Amino acid sequence: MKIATLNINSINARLPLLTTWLAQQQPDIVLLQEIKTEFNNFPFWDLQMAGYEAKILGQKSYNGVAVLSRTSLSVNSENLPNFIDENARYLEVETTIKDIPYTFSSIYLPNGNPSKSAPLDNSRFEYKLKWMDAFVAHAETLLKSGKNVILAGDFNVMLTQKDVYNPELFANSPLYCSEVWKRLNKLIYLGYNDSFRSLHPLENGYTYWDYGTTAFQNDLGLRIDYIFSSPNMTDKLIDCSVDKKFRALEKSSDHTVLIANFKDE
DNA sequence: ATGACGGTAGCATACCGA
Repeated sequence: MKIATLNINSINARLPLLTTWLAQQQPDIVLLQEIKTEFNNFPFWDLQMAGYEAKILGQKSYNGVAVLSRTSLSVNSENLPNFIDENARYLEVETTIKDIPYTFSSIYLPNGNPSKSAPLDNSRFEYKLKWMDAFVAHAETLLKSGKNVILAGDFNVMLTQKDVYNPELFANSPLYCSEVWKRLNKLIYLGYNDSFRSLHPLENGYTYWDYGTTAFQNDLGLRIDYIFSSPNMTDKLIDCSVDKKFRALEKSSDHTVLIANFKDE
């Protein structure tokens, strides 16, 4: 079972890149973030032609998450349960692959930086922390259900210095500080496995490079996209890799694709 | 810290992003 996650930064701006990539890689499940469109403008038909059913939680201009699947999907939850959110950042679905049921969540965690017009306003950071609290609480509930769970997407957190090209530059950033480390580490202490890092302790594993002309060329990246699996799936993890070729394409997203393979039985 | 860079709404420029 091949699972991919990608912050696509507008699905309509990058639909040809996505469908070409789907045809080449043939993943079973794709979790998308920042689709930047609502239901009425989502390219359901093109994805159907590519062999994928889509469920989405859309939003005009900003945010928006989706799940693509070759097997039929049912929606478990739009937005985090027990958390009122004006932004479309969480979509949880279920599907069955080779007779095994799975729960997949596409996650677009808040960035937490203030807007340029109000640089001293910390309300977005507080929103990020509350979002993470609700997310980790729900992840614990999912764990107790005993389901096969994948939580993946753009977490907007670098967990360790290995995940940042220049840790000093990001010191105390809303993406790189004790408050977010504490919360994401709680997910790990619960038993969720960081697929990439568990298999690749030494590589940087960057999944994001700024659009500025030099960032990708000089590998000035961040590892902020993750695929976490519930502990009952950890032994089934075969491999996990970053597809840097997608980021190198003309008109690509500023994120690239993270892929994990799990045994089907 | 700042701005370049890219996307969207909507038509000039503001907002978002990590």
